[in-house]
Amino acid sequence: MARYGTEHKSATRRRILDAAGRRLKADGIVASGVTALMADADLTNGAFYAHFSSKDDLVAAVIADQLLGQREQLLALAADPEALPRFVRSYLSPEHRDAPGDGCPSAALLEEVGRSAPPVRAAYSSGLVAIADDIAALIPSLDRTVALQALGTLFGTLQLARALDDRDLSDQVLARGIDDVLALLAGR
Amino acid sequence: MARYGTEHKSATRRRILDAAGRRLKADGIVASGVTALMADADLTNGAFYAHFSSKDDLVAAVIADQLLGQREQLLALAADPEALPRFVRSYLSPEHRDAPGDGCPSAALLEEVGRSAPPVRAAYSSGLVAIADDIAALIPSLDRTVALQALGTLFGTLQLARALDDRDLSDQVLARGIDDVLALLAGR
DNA sequence: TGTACATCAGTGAACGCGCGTTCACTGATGTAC
DNA sequence: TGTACATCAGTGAACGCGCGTTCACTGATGTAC
Repeated sequence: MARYGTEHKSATRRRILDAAGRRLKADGIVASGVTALMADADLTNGAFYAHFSSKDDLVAAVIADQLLGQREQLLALAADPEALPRFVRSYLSPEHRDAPGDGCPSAALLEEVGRSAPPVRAAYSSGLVAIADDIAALIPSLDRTVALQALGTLFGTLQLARALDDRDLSDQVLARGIDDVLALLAGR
Repeated sequence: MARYGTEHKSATRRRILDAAGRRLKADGIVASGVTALMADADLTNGAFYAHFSSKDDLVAAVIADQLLGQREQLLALAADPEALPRFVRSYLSPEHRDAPGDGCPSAALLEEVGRSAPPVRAAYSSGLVAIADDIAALIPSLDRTVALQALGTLFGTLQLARALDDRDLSDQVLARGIDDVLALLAGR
């Protein structure tokens, strides 16, 4: 189309990243085609390779971006001592369970990341470790490993709540998960 | 080919279920094609619909079958009070992490089940609830919900260990998960 | 006993479709003269 | 100021390929006569 300044292309890239983040989390990596991802950003398939070298390249970029966004959210509420329990409660809420596209990238993609190519796993690992280190810095009793394991508990509980087809039971599992993670964060 | 007795077709179905169980857990549901699944059972794609009405039908059958197998394994070691801790330790072992095709169907497929059609989710839910109830019956201090949440912790921890690309860190997360789940099973 | 037929698990080609990726092209803009 | 050209983000058709599913066919067996 038109010839724009430098900020135009990066704005388009941002639009693709945001749209792809939503769709990848909602439908999964393998089930999301490049044409659909681009259509979500109001573009056609051909333009994709002007922004990313491959689908895996996009996936790695989306995952890094999503984890960075989550990290910034966490750091924003670092000051308030009541913030972390509040975060856990909203993480294991029915609302989060029912809106994977707008939710946690780990809960939505953890299993597929484990099967993905090295660059995707590398992007995920470093992004998540950064978050775990932030949490460990916030709570003196936690180190990186304990923080990661607590995160794993969050991810598994939310995924399980999403897989169960009995809403009441799913709600109960979420509530039980909140207790468990809060106890874990309190140093047990 | 030949005309065989009644047990022949059910034996072939069993072969398909076993082979599909392995591949689905290793590669994921969406990434596993019907032709490949049948080739694993030494059959061609055309024979598939003599055994299952659709791919989703197979997936539901595989998930029910896998969970039933896991349940029987659990019940087999019900008598021994040391058995459950031993199960947790082997579940969160590097060996299990590195062999998803021969491992837990939940850890391998939980995320995709959450995105699957109602029959698949129904097969998963009822299979897992049966396992949770067995565990609750084994340990007086647990009820169905707590057992499910403990299982969710196992699933999430193993998935996280599979996603991390740093082996040492992954090993540490597994070890930390064993401590956490054992504490949870001990009634905290 | 020997032969014709029915059965049916499995084959393999084909269906329309979407996949990831490539590429010749478009057309609105900024720049050069 | 007016015109010719270079730039380049984006278009859209095409590539070979594998998807889930369908279906006419094969051929070894059991059964009927």
